[in-house]
Amino acid sequence: MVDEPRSVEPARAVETRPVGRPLDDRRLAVLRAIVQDYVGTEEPVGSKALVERHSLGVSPATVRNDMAALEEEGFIQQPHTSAGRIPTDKGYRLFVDRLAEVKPMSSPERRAIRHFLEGAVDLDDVVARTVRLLAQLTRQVAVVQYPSLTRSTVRHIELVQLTPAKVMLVLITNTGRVEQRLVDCPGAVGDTVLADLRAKLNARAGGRPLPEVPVALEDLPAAFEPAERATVSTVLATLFETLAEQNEERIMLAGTANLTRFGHDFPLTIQPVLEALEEQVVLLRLLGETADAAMTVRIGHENAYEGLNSTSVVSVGYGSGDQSVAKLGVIGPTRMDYPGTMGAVRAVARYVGQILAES
Amino acid sequence: MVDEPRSVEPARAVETRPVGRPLDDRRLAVLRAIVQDYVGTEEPVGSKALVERHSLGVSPATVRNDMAALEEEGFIQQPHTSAGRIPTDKGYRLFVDRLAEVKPMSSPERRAIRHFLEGAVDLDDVVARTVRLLAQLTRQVAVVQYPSLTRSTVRHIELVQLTPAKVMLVLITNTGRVEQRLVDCPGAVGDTVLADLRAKLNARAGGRPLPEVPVALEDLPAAFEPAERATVSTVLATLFETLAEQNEERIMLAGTANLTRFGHDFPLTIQPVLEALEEQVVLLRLLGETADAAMTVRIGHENAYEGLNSTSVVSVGYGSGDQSVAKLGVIGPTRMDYPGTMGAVRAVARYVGQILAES
DNA sequence: CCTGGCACTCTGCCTGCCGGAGTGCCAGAT
DNA sequence: ATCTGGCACTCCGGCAGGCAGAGTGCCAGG
Repeated sequence: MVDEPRSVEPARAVETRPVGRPLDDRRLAVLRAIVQDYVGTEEPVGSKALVERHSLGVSPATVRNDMAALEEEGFIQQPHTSAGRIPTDKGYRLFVDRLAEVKPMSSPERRAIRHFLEGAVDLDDVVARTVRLLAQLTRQVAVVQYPSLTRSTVRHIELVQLTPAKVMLVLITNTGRVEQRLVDCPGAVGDTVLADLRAKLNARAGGRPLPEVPVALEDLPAAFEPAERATVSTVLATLFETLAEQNEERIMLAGTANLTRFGHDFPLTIQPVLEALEEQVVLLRLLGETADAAMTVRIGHENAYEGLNSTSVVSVGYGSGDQSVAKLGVIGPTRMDYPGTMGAVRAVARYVGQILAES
Repeated sequence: MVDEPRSVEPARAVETRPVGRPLDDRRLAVLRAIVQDYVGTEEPVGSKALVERHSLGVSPATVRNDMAALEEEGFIQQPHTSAGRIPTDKGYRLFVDRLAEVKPMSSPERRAIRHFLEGAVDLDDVVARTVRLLAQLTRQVAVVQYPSLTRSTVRHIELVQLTPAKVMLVLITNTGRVEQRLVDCPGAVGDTVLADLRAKLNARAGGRPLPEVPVALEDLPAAFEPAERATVSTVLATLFETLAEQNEERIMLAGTANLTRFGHDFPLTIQPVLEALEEQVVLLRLLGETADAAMTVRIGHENAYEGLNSTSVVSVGYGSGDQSVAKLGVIGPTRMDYPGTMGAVRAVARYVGQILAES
């Protein structure tokens, strides 16, 4: 699937086109102009239209030569003879790597983002607002992952007795996430044991990163009377299970209606995308491929999942403080406004991080 | 919007067509055949094709006369002169009201449903499985509402001290739903007060239907020392707020990819539907219009929301025991297999009810 | 190395044309 | 009174041809 290299290879270009400098500045400018125009108009762009709109300082004929060169190197492509050119995945790659600047949000936009996110009342609401905001800003499909359990720490563990042998285990993390789980104990559980267990759990695990919790509690049963150890072990087992279920990482979606603006050849493009969006697993893997800190852009075939071969994914990690606890991003057609999208994604990620840090 | 009457009006028919019996059995049979064929083929159905496939015992010419009558009364319609007929919303209405039987699931299907739903581990999982199942069975968009707080009862209320003045309030209902909320108390809260409050809350509210809880707890502050009443009131206020937020009823969706099988005139039909699906409010209102016990079918323009004017919604309540705690349904094109869809919806609702009752 | 000019190609659109499907109506049969 | 076969009519969909427009590649000259 991933047949497009992530970086440019000027070496090969030299080899096949011994004309001198293989990608001089003007050619890059032409590519940039093509990408920009195509993104704007959705139509193949020809040499004449290009010089008219971009004051390149040369004639259409010259541009044609440059275009021929760019095509030979695989950056652009003709849908049919004697139509304009459209960028290839490789062309977009070069564009985002070398030709585009992330477009910063305007300050009214930033205020609006901040204001909108600040209204949130709890974690669910933060995520819900974030995803809607992102969809609206980029006019594309937005995806936000809930802050993962892996990077969180324990704020509190609570045990609630429901029936003599049934206990509800509630785990609260520093990111505000709450997980609950029913525990069926082997026998009736005494009040004092429960209180003791609760206290010890919090004393040992409180404040710790979740992955460390099992280690910290490993020998906890030893601190109890032999008769109570079965109960303690059962509770611990359930707790560890909950921790281990990073699989159950949740994801929120918004903006699927924007898919209708996708292109002309409708059902064909949109169907696999809708299918992908329904599969949490696919989305999680998609976001999983995001480098933690830096913004990641995957263009067309660079996406491992086949159904997304004609889409690009822009994603980035976000988090309270400096380390990222989860990821978010948008999915759109390969012909999308990369600078703008990247700007929006970056800004939103930054502000969600702040909001999380504050709460 | 809702310009289609919900019931047939034979009276008017007599008036405009004094030919004798206005809707005799054969005409109804013709309508039924048209609906069935159109649902199957997606193409306007003509008189000749009809007699060939349905052994009506009469010639195409006769059927044509019947069709003319049906058209005059608004049950069917011609896309253009000299094309076949397609049913109107009114035609579908008559079909589901008088001509169609709900198609029961086969017993392997029932087993499969049951088996699939039984694997669920908690409430979220039940809802998630239900919605996927429904989408798959009907090959349409499925919607499932979480069991509402209104009809639930309190299983347990827990208070967890996070910081001296911050308390986490956790509400657990008999349907397995867990709501948590942070409470900022006016001052530090003592351990004993908290324990006392917890005990009293559960004693007075435990087992009660949520709407009754405020009444039952109204005078709770009076049972505490004056110094503690501010804290108690704050906690109560948050609790009541949580209860009142029935607005925050959640909904789960699946099967949006099935929208691609909607029709030929794509983007136009699908866009408003996708938009509607993103608005929880719209969906909630949609399900809200479902009669509690009986299955509701809203066809085309009968839907209040404009974007869903070319879709039909089949919905029904489900619940543990005999009363319904929430609703579920599917959304599909008006030309859908009503008997099959209704059968699937009814079966799934029934089994979810059972699963909920068991757990 | 750039430029203007020219021939060429391909798409998109419009037109006219035809066959097929389906209807509505009517006169005759039952 | 009701059904039926026949017939003329309408309209869609597909197909071929023609035409304008856009865009290219190439070449010779600046």
